[in-house]
Amino acid sequence: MARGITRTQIIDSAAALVNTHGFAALSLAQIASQAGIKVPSLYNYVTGIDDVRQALATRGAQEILAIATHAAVGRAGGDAIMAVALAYRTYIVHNPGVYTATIQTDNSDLAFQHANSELLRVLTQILAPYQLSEPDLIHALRGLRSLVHGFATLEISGGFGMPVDLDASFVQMVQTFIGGLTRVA
Amino acid sequence: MARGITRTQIIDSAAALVNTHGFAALSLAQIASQAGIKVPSLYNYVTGIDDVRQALATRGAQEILAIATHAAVGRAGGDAIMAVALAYRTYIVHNPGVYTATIQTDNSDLAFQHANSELLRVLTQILAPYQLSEPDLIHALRGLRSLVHGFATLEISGGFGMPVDLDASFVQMVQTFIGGLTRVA
DNA sequence: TGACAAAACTAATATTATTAGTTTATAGTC
DNA sequence: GACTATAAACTAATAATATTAGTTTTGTCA
Repeated sequence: MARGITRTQIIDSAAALVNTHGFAALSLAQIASQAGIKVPSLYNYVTGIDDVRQALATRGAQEILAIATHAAVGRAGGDAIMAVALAYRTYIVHNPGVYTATIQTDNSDLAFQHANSELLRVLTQILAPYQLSEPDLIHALRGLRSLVHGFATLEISGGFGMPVDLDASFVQMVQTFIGGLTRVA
Repeated sequence: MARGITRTQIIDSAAALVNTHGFAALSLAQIASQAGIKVPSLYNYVTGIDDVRQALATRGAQEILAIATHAAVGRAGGDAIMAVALAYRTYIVHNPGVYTATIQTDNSDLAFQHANSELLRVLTQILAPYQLSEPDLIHALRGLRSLVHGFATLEISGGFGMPVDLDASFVQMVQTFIGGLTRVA
């Protein structure tokens, strides 16, 4: 019997599994195997596979918040936007399974919602220098998220043909967005 | 026994099911029930549930191609881009399940790939007036797809808070993109 | 009418998640 | 150091999933 297991370790395992084998392939059998216990024993740590999925979503939201916040400190204006966008995309590319969890699960978890609203707060701060009107700010926030999210998800799902110059495409797209902001402001 | 069933009807049923109950909830039991037959009888029309998913993806790609093409005729430049983007988003919002199929299934089906490359051709034609260089054209194509895809997926997954002014946000985002194109050209 | 093929069926299997009930191991207490 | 209570493992069983094999029915065509 493998004692000393924690819920965190279970979610760690699940995160590694979804990042390597895909979110859809996640199963309790895989997780239990990695933890060295039988499937029903998992129910000592999670309430079911939906609980695992939700925990992955929350973790993803929190990690994205962390890297976005980190990328933003000490930068302003377009520099900050670009840095956050690049960090966001890097996270998604390196954690495709966990990121998929963040957009597939319905967001009823409190910690999940908190991380998301915090991220929105960070983005709002970054956009502050542009002195946008209230509606324009909302539009800009939505646009920025759509941009980064859309590019990254298309990228991890193989939506773009060859992977050449993806970095350049992403940078140019974000720069176009920043340019548009300046014009609106 | 319900005779006279066609594969097309099966996929029709599946499309309705995923659009109302979500892509993840699709099951052979539901499809068989709607068709008035038992589950194993479905294998006379499809090779398995993955076949159904793939067929849904192909149908989605073909329908998007059709509505995008239709929206583009008789328009040019920014007008055409906006019209196609709006049509694309409308399709996704009205067919969330089928659209999810188009981005979740791996694109090994020939008809699927053909529809996608045709769509790329249509978008390329729309961007022709801007006389972009080869790399800039690729960047613009990727940017446009990311934009529309990102916004629509965030929208159908409830990623945006309240659904107020979503139309205005979308239009502004696309206009910003069009403005950026003009600058690049 | 008879034969053949298409398309339904039943039955069975493997894999999934989940629940119930049981045993074992650990930690704290007298 | 033994005792007990609890935490955490286990086995066993159930329901739902997809899938396969084999059988029966139905419709069509010669």
